[in-house]
Amino acid sequence: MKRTRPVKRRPKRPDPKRSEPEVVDPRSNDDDPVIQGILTAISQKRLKPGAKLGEDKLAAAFGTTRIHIRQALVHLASRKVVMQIPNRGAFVYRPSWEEAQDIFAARRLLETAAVSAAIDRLDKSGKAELKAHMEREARHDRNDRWASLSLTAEFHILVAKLAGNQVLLDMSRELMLRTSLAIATFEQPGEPDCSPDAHPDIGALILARDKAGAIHAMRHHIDDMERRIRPEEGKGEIDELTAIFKDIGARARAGG
Amino acid sequence: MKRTRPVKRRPKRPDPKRSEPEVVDPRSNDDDPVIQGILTAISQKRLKPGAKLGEDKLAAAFGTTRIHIRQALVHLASRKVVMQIPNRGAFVYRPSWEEAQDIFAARRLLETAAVSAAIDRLDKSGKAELKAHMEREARHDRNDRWASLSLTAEFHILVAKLAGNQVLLDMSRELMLRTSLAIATFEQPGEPDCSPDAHPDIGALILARDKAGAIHAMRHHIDDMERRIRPEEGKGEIDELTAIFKDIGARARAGG
DNA sequence: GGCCACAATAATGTTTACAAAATATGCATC
DNA sequence: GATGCATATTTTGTAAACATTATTGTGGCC
Repeated sequence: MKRTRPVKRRPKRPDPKRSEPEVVDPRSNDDDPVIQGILTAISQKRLKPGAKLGEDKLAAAFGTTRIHIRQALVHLASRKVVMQIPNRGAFVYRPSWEEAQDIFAARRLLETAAVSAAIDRLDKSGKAELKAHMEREARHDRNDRWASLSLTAEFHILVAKLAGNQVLLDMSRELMLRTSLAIATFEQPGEPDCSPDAHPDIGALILARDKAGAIHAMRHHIDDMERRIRPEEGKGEIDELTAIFKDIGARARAGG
Repeated sequence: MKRTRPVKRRPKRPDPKRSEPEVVDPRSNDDDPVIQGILTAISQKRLKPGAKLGEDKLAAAFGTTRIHIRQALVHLASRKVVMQIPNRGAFVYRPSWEEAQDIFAARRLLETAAVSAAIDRLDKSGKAELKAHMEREARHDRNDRWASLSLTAEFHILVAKLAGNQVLLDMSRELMLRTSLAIATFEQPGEPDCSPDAHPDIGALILARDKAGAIHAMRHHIDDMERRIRPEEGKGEIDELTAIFKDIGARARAGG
């Protein structure tokens, strides 16, 4: 009876059609704009490993509440994209050197298997998708670093998709994110992430159904990516706060 | 002079007693007893797919608050162990038939690779660990279903550990959990999960460094597991509540 | 007698406020 | 002038109250 004003608050999530019973996406949290935003920012290297992810800042940036942010951070932490330290907050995950190597090894395993399965399952629509992507990648502006990063990631995702295993696709996606973090942590300055000529070669070999060749090319491509990082003392081991402090200190010195 | 005393607040997380063998200690990096408890309950099949995970019930069961429970559920949902439906709550995840097949395919890939790597890296301590586990598995009480399930899962985890890749180990752990859910969803009544004789064979082949044989045996073992499940109309598709109701109804009829 | 609508209840989701911890800042002291 | 301690501020963590939604039970209507 104490019904206050029936003020309708704006819904946090777009209202899905409730008429269909099982329209719920299995990965219910992955359509969350906060999670997607952070993942995109990381994959595009706008968020660097060790960067602080303050709850209030994120809430203001995404126009939502702290509770929502906290849920998103828990989700991302469980996927090892974010590291949560009690009473200190959340930071972009910074893999250790050993973990970086393990990530590349895992990608070698999953993606060579994906190439093989993709060739086995390749049909007309798959060929069309692959060709379309190769077109886009060939014609894209290589000076646009963000578009470049997105496109190169999309190639690997497309191959994993063509393999036809949703579980392995999700795992590959996770590994690609973590690869971004590994590269961002240990990359040599000024080096590109992917050799730009590798993807057309791999794509052509897949289209030609040259399984051994495509697997070899993919493995070589990942080896190339791994070769671009170096352990460089103290890069993955230092405390996150130390890294942040170092960065802030460097900027302060440069500024004055 | 209001000196802030270093008063230690009562810890929200009761210390988990490790009396039982922790089959599922995924690096679900949280030593959170709620997460560990739910994971253990699922791997031991005390929690069935589709079971409702009410926040108040869980909070009471674990002696903690709803906030804590909600965090744990978000974590588990991101691992696809729990399914969260907006405004309706959390349920133990129920994979579809296609997803179940993908899970087994992923395990084939990861675990055959693990066998290969384990043989390559096998050293004295690894051999000792493997032998010790095979001893335990040989002498365990096969009537104790929970211990049985724990031990058989531990064998696969041990092999993945011996492969020496922490990232792939974590993924394998996750896949094993999801295998439990897949089997629980689609299993034929009264069938055991693992053929009890497969593990000694695989272990012996690893100890003998027979790589081709061990890989073949592992693949065959996983094939066997997969063959034990059947699509059975409407088992993975029916609503969770329907499944619960069916189970309760069956027990009520049996009881009187 | 079956079906639909409405109200009661329980559960989830969200807001608000507050407490605790960590970091930053300022002051006193050496 | 540098260092260490104390305070202030910011940030994270927690709790309780409240609103919303789904479920269930009841009653009226066809």
